[in-house]
Amino acid sequence: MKPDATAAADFLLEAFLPYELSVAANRISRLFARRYSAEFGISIAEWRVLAVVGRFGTLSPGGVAERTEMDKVKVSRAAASLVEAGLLEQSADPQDGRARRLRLTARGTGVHQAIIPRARALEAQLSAGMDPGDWATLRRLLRQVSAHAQALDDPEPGRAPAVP
Amino acid sequence: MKPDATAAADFLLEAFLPYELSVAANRISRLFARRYSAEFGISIAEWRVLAVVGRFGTLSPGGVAERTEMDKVKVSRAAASLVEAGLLEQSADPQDGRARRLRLTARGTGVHQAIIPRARALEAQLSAGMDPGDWATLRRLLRQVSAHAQALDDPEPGRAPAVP
DNA sequence: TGCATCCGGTTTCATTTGCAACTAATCCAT
DNA sequence: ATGGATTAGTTGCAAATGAAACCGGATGCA
Repeated sequence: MKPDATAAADFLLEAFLPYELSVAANRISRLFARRYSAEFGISIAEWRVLAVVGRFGTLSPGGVAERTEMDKVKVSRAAASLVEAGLLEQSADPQDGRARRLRLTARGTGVHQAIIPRARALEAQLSAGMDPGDWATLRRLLRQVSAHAQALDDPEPGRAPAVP
Repeated sequence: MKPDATAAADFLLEAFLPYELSVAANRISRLFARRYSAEFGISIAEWRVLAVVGRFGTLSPGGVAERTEMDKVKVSRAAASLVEAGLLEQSADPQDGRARRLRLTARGTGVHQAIIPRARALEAQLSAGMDPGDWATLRRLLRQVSAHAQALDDPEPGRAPAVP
């Protein structure tokens, strides 16, 4: 029989991209969480909300969800927790009775301004381990494969949606 | 005042490597889980155990933990669940009364042989989206940054452990 | 030998997560 | 306008997770 490229016995988990990617992401997330988020008492999810609300000034939970790739439940909970901690304030949207508006409080702004440089420092530490060109390449290729994965994920393989 | 490279207002979450990495990893894991693991009724953790036990024949839970980067609790639970599903068998280690030996059952071997080609197919689909050289580069750089992150994580920054 | 310690693995408990159901408000077609 | 379908956001519940406690069994050493 022909040498089978798909022989199961040959398969090495350590060389499987989804696995490698997951390991790398977990390591770096843990690193980030342990070093910085924990210091400010916020989780990764809360950090993401803080980051985008800090960036955009005022944002709806839905807007946060889009920009952080978190689902709305996670945003809702992270926001509630930040409100509880006094870092975020939530108000009704005058335009739309269903929507809410999120803004940082003074304390939230303080934490935001304190944590961003830490985030940048961590990234700098990571990139310090490698050639600058490689670093840029890594980011470009990562974005590429990520976008490709999303394209594979979204539409069910095959035919167009039935005419309604 | 000087233009501050660390101004918090400039920070873009979407361009923050830990974030990008996490998003990419989640997308691909979901893709994998939805397409294949779910089809065989196993979780990602179980898939990892299946993969390494299938690869090495017989392995202790500790050995699985090393090779999958899962902690021992997760391995224990995944193994229990696979045993429950009839894919794995767990026996006492004759050498060491504490240890256990894990092996695939016939059914487990069947699932293993069925799922590996699927995993390879997914990887092929992902890599099909990009230049083969880029693909290889991505994997190399990913491994590099992952190793670097581990180096940053493990040892507390600074001094050697106190003499006991 | 006897005892303190260490080690492999499992269990317990408190959180966290994800999904589906839910509430309330807007939209839209009649 | 009015009722049905959508949308924004929250909540409830069940499964997944992580940390620490736990249970033998092995090991070292007096």
